[in-house]
Amino acid sequence: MPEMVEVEVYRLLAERAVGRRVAKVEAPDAWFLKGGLSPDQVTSAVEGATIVGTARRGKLLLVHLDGHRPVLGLRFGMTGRLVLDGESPIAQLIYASDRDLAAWDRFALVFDDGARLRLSDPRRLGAVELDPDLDALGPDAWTITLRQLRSALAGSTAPLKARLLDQSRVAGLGNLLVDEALWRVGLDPARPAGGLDEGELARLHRQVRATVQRSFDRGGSHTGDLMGERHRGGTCPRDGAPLLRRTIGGRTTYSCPVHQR
DNA sequence: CCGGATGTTCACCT
DNA sequence: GAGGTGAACATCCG
Repeated sequence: MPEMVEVEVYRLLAERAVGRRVAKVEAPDAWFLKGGLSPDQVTSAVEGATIVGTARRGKLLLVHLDGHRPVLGLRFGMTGRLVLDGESPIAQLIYASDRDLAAWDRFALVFDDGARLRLSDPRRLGAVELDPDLDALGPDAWTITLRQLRSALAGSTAPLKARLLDQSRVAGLGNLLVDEALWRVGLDPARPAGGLDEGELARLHRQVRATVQRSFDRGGSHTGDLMGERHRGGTCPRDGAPLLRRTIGGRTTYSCPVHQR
């Protein structure tokens, strides 16, 4: 599920744990720990800590701990999600409809009050790390400036979409958000990233930020206008033209051959 | 039954 | 060095 807008929802959930003390760390899946981190290491680093804040950079959720503790970094891959349970019956109702096996819990923090913040991920594509390297991520797409976007695209011969998906250039955009934003701007995802003129760049900048904000407001990265036509035979919601389906940047890409140039 | 899916990393090519 | 491709992870859905 997660692109940056979903991770922001998870961050708001994690924010509810601020002020709580971690009584126990559960790290049953060593494979899920990245950077050579072992279950013992993450447990000793985090147990006893009090959560003092949260942050997000692109799709990376950061949990700040008190004292001289490392920063806890959580990644959700394609199917990971964050759940806070043991605190209110509402929390359980929200997830009651989806399958939620205990075997999919890859990492969890159990607090003094019994509440449990857990990362459930069926496909194991997410990850837990300590002191993640923020320098490996570009500026966050939600708040990126025009200057930063210009710099992220400058001089590149890679397809525009591939460049926007590159987390080291722009952090947070995933396959759905990029297709939606480019569809809204009217730019061909295959255009060389460094070949936009200033007018196109300015429109792209506005629409990237607007697309992220609107997706968050509407409840997720799957709420875009293009979403319902992302299938073979789909047509452009704007002009009715048959959509083009290609692979760009390694990902299935839908675009309108008429108004995206 | 088969293909593809909201992500990332890595090995291997061109 | 820059890009591209395919594989891997494990499950669900059409």
